[in-house]
Amino acid sequence: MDVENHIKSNQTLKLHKKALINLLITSQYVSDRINAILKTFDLTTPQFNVLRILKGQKGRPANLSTIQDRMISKMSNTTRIVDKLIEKGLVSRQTCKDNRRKIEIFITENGHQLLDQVNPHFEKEELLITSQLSENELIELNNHLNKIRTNE
Amino acid sequence: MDVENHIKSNQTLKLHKKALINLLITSQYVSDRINAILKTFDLTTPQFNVLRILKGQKGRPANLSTIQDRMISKMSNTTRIVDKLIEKGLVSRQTCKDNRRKIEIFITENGHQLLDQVNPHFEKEELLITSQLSENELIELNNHLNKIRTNE
DNA sequence: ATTTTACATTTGTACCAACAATTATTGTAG
DNA sequence: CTACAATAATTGTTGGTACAAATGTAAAAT
Repeated sequence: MDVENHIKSNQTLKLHKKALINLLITSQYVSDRINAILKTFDLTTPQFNVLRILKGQKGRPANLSTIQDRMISKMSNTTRIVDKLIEKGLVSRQTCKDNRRKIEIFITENGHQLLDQVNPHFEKEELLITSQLSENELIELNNHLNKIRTNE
Repeated sequence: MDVENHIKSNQTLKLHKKALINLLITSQYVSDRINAILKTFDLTTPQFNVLRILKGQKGRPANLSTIQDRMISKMSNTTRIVDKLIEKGLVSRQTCKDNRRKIEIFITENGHQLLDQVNPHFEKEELLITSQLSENELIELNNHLNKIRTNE
């Protein structure tokens, strides 16, 4: 479906406007599909991302600023997302011994188990979403997106 | 800046994963820039979009479901966005005479004036954001994004 | 040693988004 | 005409986001 159709515009959009709207619509579409998968495991996208970051730490603890650095959308409030994960027993938190300003966050065994359950479904969905694009098209897409962000 | 760098991943991502993350990051980047412009006029993106849709009605009233149909990200709650715009005196609302289930929403003169102020800045920003892409690249980008969304 | 500055996180407030439930109105089948 | 379904909008609730202010700790400056 074309962009004009999607927002039911009756006028023809300029190419660069179409591309920008298309970017936002498609990103929303991808997010929705990912969210739908995660929702069946009672996880939100930020919660899932925090879990994956902690898993990537391979046992080493992470403090909040590390997590924030690695999040896709830099967010102002990681504390409350971690709070939610602690409520669910998926991560644990303790203050760092060396520097008591810092807190150390670990993924729990339950957290690992949940990730192991979610990941096959998640990866399958990623493959499905991109299945219409060839390798070359994926490279082009990456390049074009990079150009938008390198924009001084 | 490349995607791995952005999320500070130490492993190399598969191409299709990189493209998906890139899509989300870049969409966030574009949204942030647009929001920054609108914020100087005390508008959020959904509020701005509702105003533009009403302007596109050229005098005819719009009811809520019409607005929802034309929004970029289909959202569950247009009522409260319209409430905000009414508070600011940018739109007005009255129940439809023919069908009292429906409400009719109009843009006010103040709303028009605000849009006329915002639009030059908004369009300039759109051009800046896409300035690194050639016409051909914009076409490719549109095509690739369309392929992601046509995915059955 | 004390004051100041910077750092890491938390909390408060206000707003937006997603989803379900509710209200009010209209259309329709018996 | 009444009961029931369908439509249109609103409200309630919960989770997330943005921004500012506050807290507690560590490091630097005097």
